[in-house]
Amino acid sequence: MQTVLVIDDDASLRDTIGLLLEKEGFRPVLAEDGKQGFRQALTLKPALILVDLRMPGMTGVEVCKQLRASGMKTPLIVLSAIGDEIDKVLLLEIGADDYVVKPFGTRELLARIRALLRRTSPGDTKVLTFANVEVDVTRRIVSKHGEELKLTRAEYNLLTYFLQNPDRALSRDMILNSVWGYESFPNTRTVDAHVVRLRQKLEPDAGSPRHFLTVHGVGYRFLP
Amino acid sequence: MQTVLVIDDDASLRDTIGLLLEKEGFRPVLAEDGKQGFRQALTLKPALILVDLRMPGMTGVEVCKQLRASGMKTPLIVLSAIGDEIDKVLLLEIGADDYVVKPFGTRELLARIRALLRRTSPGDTKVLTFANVEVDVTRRIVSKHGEELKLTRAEYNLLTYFLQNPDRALSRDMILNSVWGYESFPNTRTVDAHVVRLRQKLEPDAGSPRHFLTVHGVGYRFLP
DNA sequence: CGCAACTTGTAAAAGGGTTGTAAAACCAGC
DNA sequence: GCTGGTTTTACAACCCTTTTACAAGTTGCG
Repeated sequence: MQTVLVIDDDASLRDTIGLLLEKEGFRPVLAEDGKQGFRQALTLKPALILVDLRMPGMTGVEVCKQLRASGMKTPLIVLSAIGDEIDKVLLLEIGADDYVVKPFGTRELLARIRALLRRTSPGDTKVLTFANVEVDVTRRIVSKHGEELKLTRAEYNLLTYFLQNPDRALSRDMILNSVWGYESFPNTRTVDAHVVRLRQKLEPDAGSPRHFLTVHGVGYRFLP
Repeated sequence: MQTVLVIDDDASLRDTIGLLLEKEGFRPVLAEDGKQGFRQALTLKPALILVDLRMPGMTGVEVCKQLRASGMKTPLIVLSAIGDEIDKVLLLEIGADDYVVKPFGTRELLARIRALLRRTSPGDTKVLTFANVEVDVTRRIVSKHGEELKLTRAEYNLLTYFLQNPDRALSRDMILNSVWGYESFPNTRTVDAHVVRLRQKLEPDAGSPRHFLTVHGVGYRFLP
């Protein structure tokens, strides 16, 4: 059973939502202000959080910010009153996943909750592809012609970097900074070594690469 | 054994799903159009219904509506073709519990079916299984080959986390955050220690794990 | 064109990091 | 302070990364 944390200072609305959630098979936990809600979010690890935007003390925005700052990725829906100025961009920036304007219908709220849980729930696999190669990002598995093959960590990281930057000339330094980070300082030849192995594992003919191309004097270019 | 009603006009897909369900321990019943499906839903009272959105005659939407109108609360998943305009909120409002876009992987479909059955089947004991292992969530008891065995709290929590996140690369930090929470800060090696014990207790051969797999440089992946 | 200088491809060695595992240290509840 | 459970530690085994060395390829220039 999934726990849903409801943070709202309006007692009657809070209870209404609580009952609704209970009836629909969720385990509601109610908090009456931002501070309490924030604490419960950390300890309970709910599957989803509903938080009122406008509350005395710690507002919904602040709850949101602090939760994200402490690394929680819990899906979160903001409830806002009809008069509130809603800046959608702001909401998304502070880490809210959706928002519902009060007064709302119970079906709408439930639909939003379910939709959000579905799109954030694990099990939706992200897959990138090119040619005959599939990269399953959630399983961290790469397959060629449907056959799973083993990539090491560096190879995998490099591959996903190429996939995210297709058809661009990428210098060795750019690659090193993006894939290895600014904290390690390997030789630029390290990149070459890994490109060689990617070619061997993924190219149809490693001798004449069609996807991991050399840009002489610069670095590499990935062509899907 | 749970009955699953499949309503789809595409004979080959219908049969494919039927075979899949059979293989997974369900009793599939196939209907080739909405009208027939609707009748069977009423008479058979299946545990779950899969219904194609786009069908000649009575469409999936209508089946859904009529079933709900006649008071049936059977969990229902809508199958929709990739081109279909999907209004998620509408679907949920007419009483669908979930939807899957064709073409879908068998794994995904099964996951959705199981997830839906889990969240809609109240009260009765919830049991998760893989290989020869059964995890009775309500009694908090784990058994292998039907024989009960003792897991400590941490082992149990870790196991259920793996079961809820099958076939995904899970980093040690993710595991720590989800299983241990954000308030305790154990060494990441702690995870390894517990994985070792899970392997010893649950794997057929702890030396070469088939379920609790290592993802080098990242963490672990649980394969049911 | 032909040569020198430079860049890249590649395999293999060296070195370092990560994991498996058991045992020790620590802790919480009784 | 016992007991059972959790966390840390230590070290071996293993795997991966990086470096190195040399061959092969490319470029610039006379």
